[in-house]
Amino acid sequence: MEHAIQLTDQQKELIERLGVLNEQEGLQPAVSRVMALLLVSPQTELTFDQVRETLQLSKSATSNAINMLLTTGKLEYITKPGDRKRYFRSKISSWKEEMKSKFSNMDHIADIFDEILKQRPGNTVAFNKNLSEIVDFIRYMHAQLPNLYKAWEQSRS
Amino acid sequence: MEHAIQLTDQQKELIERLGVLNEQEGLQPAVSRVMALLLVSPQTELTFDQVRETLQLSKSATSNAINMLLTTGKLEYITKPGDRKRYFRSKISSWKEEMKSKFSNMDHIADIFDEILKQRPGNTVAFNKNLSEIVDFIRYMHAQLPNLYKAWEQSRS
DNA sequence: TTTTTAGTTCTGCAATAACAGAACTAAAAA
DNA sequence: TTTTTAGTTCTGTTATTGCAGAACTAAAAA
Repeated sequence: MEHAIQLTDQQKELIERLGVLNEQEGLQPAVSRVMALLLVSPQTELTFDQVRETLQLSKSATSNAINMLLTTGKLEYITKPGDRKRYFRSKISSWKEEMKSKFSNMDHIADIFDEILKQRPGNTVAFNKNLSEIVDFIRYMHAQLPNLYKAWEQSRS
Repeated sequence: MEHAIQLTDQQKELIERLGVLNEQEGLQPAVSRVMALLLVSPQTELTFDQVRETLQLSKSATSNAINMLLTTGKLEYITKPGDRKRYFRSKISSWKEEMKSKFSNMDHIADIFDEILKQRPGNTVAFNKNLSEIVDFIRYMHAQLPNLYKAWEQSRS
């Protein structure tokens, strides 16, 4: 327990709650908790062993979780002179990208819907119209997002 | 095979592709394919056995998939006079709701982020500022969505 | 040169998921 | 009243997930 970070009950609970949310996004439990820990922890830059002992994970689980988060750009690490360890921290800016890419996935759905539409028989009129409306809706939303993003930036300056 | 719907290769491929997308949203494989079938099939209203035989599923898998989709509002069914079967069809309008609720989930994340922020130590200044920026970003986006939705409706009339 | 550090990779297990198939059921039809 | 229909529910199997623990590795330190 020598490396474990001391967390309050509230902090532990936040990690679990955010962890569950992350799991619902498709991440595995251990990965979700590592993500959450690095947002909640009072210290923002933690070593491998600090992550491992605070979350009580095995080395393999810790290693896999960290590497998965590094390759998906959700974590990054820094080093310190004269210190061999890496210090992992949440790449918070990735969350903004995350939100944006969430919207982009919609576009993928719209494309498939459009393909479906194009090969559908013409006699299911109401159905086809509904489908085309949704394609239009998604694409409109997606097209407007950059504007919305710009508007947000301007609203803060 | 007496009840199976005849599908072209293109239609089968679309079902698989859309099926995979649905799986990535967290649906199980069989459920995903039922969803997809009812968007791709030339006939839009299919019976239990038509779904079952077209997708080559067991009765239990078919029953569970259909019921799960009914309770989550993604399917609905109609009946016909003098016919005991139910005819299941995609509730396409649910897709628009789906897109909207996808955005609402973001709000949930923003709330947890905000909670995290409120209990963070004040000395991690840059980190906290980043976090607060993301909360603000998500909430702004979310707040603007109804306007965007209205704008879309007006753009089509 | 040997030992320690900071991880990584391999092996195996326990829990869960996803489904098939069979038994079952309630209502309608015969 | 019996049989059929249109599913539902139960039981068991297989595959996959998610992780622990141990063995391993490459670089640095001693």
